[in-house]
Amino acid sequence: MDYNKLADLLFPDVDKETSYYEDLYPPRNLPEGAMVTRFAPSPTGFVHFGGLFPVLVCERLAHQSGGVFYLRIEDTDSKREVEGAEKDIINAFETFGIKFDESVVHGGSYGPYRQSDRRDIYRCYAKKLVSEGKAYPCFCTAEELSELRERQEAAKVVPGYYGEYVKCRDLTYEQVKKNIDAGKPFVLRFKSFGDSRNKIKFTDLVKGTIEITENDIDHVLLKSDGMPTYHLAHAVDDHLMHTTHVVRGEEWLSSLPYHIQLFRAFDFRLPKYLHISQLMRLAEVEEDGIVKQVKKKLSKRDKGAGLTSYIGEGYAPECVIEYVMTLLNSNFEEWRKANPFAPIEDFKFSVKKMSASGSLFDLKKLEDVSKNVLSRFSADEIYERVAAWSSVYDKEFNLLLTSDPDYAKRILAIGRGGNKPRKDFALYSEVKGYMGFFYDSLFEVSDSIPDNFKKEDIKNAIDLFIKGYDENDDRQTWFDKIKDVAAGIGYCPDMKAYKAAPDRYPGHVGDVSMFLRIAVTGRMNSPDMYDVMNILGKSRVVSRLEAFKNTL
RNA sequence: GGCCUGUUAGUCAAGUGGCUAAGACGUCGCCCUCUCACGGCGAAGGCAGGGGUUCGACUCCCCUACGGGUCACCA
Repeated sequence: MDYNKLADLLFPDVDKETSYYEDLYPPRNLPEGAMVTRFAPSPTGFVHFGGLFPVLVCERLAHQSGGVFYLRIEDTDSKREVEGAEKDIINAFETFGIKFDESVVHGGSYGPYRQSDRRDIYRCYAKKLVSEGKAYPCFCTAEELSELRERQEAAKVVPGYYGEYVKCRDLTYEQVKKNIDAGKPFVLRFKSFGDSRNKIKFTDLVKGTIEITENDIDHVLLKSDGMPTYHLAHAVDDHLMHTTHVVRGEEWLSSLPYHIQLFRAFDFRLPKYLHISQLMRLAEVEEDGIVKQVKKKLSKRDKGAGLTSYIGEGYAPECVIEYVMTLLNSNFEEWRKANPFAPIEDFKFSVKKMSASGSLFDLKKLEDVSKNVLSRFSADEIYERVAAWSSVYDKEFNLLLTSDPDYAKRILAIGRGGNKPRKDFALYSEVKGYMGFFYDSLFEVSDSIPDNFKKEDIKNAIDLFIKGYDENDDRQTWFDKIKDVAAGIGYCPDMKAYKAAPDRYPGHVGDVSMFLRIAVTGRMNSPDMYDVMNILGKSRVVSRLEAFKNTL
């Protein structure tokens, strides 16, 4: 069989040699050890939270080694395409501060970065395989294939196009030509040279050394529409784009034997692989009337799992990234503890520290991490972020914030900047609830004083406090005066003394503080009252106290 | 079902033959304290089960159970 003749018959449209592309995409000029990674999604849906995993790994690996991180859109299957998904992907990751060096929009010397634009390239390489006798056309119809499958299932053998079951592998040139002339559609199949009885050892950078079975199936390289399957595209693209490290989900592990063969057939250098496990979520499943909690794969279909929806809910990108880092590298938290203010880029990301098993998305942990991240920001930084967030997601609050930035910053500065900063909120959406009472339009008395306190005591306390209140007092003087108020209404001014003999007093200085706090902030809990009062200013403090007194 | 792979507390996890099995989140308690938020101290809670190998197994091997992945002209 003259394979060159067959190749010409099958690919009359291909007019280039693979050497043309090899010259067009020479090895990248990068420093020693630089990694080239890629994120290669199919634009079939919106990016979900789990997508951050591989992306962050790729990004860190590439950028901390002085390499390149690019985005390649895998849209070889037009049937599944979703309008607008491509832009959403880029936007979503930009929101999280993840930048691609090369992509459809960023450009780059190794494009096109959309697989549907690389059709000619794949066909050229496919033709090469044919001309070397490593691939062949298959005219089997869908019906024939499903019949084959049924037969194999009935016989309890591994289903697939392999070994004795192949029909089109040894078609003669004349038979092929006859089919082509008759206009029969065909797929191009890989002529596998493997044997499923052979095991090969393979070292995955995440999974470690694993034993896999050699591929003996003649997989499809080109679909009948002339477009490549994932496998061919993977080999050709990652070769020509000079990817050094392929980071992908572990669902690809099972097709790895095939990929290894393919790379060998092309005489391509095999990249390093990192197969990472899926992020799981806890889901409630009802089974026989019993509700159980089970681990589920985080999927695109999950409501609210979309990356951008986290932003809407108020999660800060910095926090989400920080959380994902703690999951990706087990020593990240330790590093963060030692370097609280260092940029995340300073952390030495290590493939070795990645977990081989899947982890569960833990919202509580995310919140804890978030609180820590947000607590490290300065008042100015927090203000800028909350203002930006609320300008989109809470316009009413945004108006209040931005009408007096200095005022807002003074509020946000409470308890911030020291060794033990306050950690009041994990989400931007919680800020309004935290500081709302500083704004008259949001202020309302939502908590009430327990019934066991006499109204007269409360009124007297308020009167006494107003009488002595001087906004120029320092913290100690201010509190001493509250103690005086307590004493003035017969309450115990000293907490320790009260605890020693609680029966001797109707209340204590803490109770007096509570009266004032509820009157001024509307709540039982608030940040430091001295700071609160200073920021509110004497006239508003007094008027709130008076107003509260009148409701008693 | 075949093949691959995983299983350390509720969750995330250190750990590679010699430990009383780190740490973090969560939970509970105490302390600090004008409340809260911090912070500090402490408690409960774990090597899926069974066999080997070994002087000794969380660590190595086998079996079982339970997860996950995959078996397309989808990626």
